[in-house]
Amino acid sequence: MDASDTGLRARLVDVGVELVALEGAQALTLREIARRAGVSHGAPRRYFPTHLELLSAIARRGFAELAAQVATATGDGTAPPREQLTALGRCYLRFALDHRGMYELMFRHDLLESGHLGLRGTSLPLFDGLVELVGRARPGADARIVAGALWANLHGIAQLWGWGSLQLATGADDFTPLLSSALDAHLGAGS
Amino acid sequence: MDASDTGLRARLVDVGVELVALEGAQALTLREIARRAGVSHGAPRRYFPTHLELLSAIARRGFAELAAQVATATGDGTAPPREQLTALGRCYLRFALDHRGMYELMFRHDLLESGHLGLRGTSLPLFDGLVELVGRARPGADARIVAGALWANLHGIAQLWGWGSLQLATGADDFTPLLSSALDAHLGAGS
DNA sequence: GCCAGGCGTAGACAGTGTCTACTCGATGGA
DNA sequence: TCCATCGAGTAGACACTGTCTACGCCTGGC
Repeated sequence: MDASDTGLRARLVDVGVELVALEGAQALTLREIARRAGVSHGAPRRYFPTHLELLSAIARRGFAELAAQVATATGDGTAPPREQLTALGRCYLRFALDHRGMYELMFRHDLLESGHLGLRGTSLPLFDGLVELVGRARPGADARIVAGALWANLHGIAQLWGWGSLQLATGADDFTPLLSSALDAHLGAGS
Repeated sequence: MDASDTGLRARLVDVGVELVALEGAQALTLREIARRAGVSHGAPRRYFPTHLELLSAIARRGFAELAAQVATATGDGTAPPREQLTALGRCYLRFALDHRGMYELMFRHDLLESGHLGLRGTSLPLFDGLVELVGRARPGADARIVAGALWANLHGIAQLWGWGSLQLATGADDFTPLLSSALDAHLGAGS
């Protein structure tokens, strides 16, 4: 019933979350997950007809965790929107860099169910929160467009920084100046 | 000697470039490339000791093509920097969306040689051009940081738009408003 | 007591990347 | 001219992978 259900279904996802943190996304083999869960390689099929569905279930855990961390970072919502957005951006990048394997999985659309309808339920609310904050931080602008561009910027920094490309290109050794530059850009340098 | 060398090495890369355009990055198996090149599955090994090195050679073609298209888009360099940057951004997104398989391969670092030193030679000059333009468009700012943030933004838009996430989140059906928003943000709405 | 169904096992199958032994043809030296 | 060498590609083995199928086992309801 609860998250630490002893059922095989939940155990497989638990094992996957642990494995992706330890060894990265490419280690999430169906057979390896089954092995670590102590069952035969055919067992997962009863709960996840396809490898992609198991991976999607694991990725959903990642989105839930990210949403939880973002919620904590933005606090009770009483802080000025710009402050909340700074905390959100920092939290987003920190998550991506602290959970590289999981973050890679979350955005490896070739590994997830086509359309990944289940994921929309977990990632779109996150985006709606972003839109709301952007709307308050930049009253004049089209909040959805600016929020979309900002999200894309965070995602891009997370990926390129994770690969080392941005360190190489900019010479920076900390992503803070990049994050500040992006936030200033999309939200206005003032406020 | 030239690019259309009849040697197997060049033929394998040719086949790979064609295949990734037709069927996407996941179709680039070593054996399928060998099959389409009309040789046995062991033949590529003489030129590319590892699957990753063959994929890296294919990706290099992509970076070269992107660099060529960017060079065409920015023209002779006499146009105002902001205009050139707009053309560059549009060109970048167009490339990513017109060559999805290749673009995916180019940024699937798990599929490329570790460090991908060969790729640095083709992608860093591209970034240097971006830095130069940003420096002229925003004389006061730290050009490398702003260029890095802008590049990350383009990359993020390319990926999220390619997956349909941004369409879903923002409701837009064309990436132009997102691109404009990003360019205005990083370069200043004025000029 | 028995029987049906859910749950997991075990093996087969086609496909993958890598490695190794081999063939075959051309080329160069004596 | 003959022979040795060497580059280039072949073919098979190996350990993996995801999927599919047939099979047991065990438990709950009648």
